[in-house]
Amino acid sequence: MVQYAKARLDASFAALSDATRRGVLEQLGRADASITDLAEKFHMTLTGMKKHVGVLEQAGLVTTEKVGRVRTCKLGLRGLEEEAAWIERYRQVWDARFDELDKIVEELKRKEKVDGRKKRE
Amino acid sequence: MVQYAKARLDASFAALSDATRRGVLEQLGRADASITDLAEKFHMTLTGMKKHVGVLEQAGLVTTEKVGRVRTCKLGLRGLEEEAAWIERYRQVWDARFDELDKIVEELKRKEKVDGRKKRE
DNA sequence: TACATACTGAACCGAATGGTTCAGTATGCG
DNA sequence: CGCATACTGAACCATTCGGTTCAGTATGTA
Repeated sequence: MVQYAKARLDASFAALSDATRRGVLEQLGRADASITDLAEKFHMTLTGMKKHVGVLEQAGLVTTEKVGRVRTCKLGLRGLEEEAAWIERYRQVWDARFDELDKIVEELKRKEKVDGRKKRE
Repeated sequence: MVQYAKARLDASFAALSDATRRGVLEQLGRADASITDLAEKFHMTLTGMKKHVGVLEQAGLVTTEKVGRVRTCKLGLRGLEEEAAWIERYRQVWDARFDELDKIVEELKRKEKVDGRKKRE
């Protein structure tokens, strides 16, 4: 369904909207970690951290595997390709929109016979 | 405060985690719009849409100006530079992480070949 | 002046979030 | 066996979210 990608963006952006979860991703970028490791690092209960990991896992950003007593968390198979793509596309639209504005400003300036240098980098 | 940038990422990723709001951003990329315009386009009440616009405005992604009865919404001065940067940084870490894995796999494959040769010898 | 339009704000609603505690279960280890 | 570790699940809690209705206010227009 078309809804699928949309729901995925919902989930991943929501996952990224929490500082703790962004921190967990950065941490897992450095090394795999158990729930206990992460809970300690971020000063919260095991249960609390497990929920965060659940959110990240649901969003496909983290995978976990339990061996013995220990559940090890690592970065998921999915990168943030779709999210990066959405943002990139948006940035293009945004740039275009302001280029348009710049053009209008340029036009006005030229009409005023003012030698205007580009304002926006 | 240092917390500022963090809170901003919180706000903008949260803003992006809703399909309606992403739609509003895309729409405003095409043309400025009133609250009424947007409410109609996304099939919800004025009040509901105003809340969404409020979230986007709070995140700095949209600006609005009221002239007469009409509040016009347009893309904000902020693009998604910080968000893009965060994701890009993450993607690099992610890539590095999997390159590492690839190397390990390569290493294993090489050893297997060597072992295989040894056995055959 | 009268009426329609466009928004605003308060109040409410059910569901989701981010966290906790507490009471398990499963596992490792001496 | 007996105890510590590591997680799990249910229940609870306050807050936020996404949406509504309803009752305004302000503005444009005939």
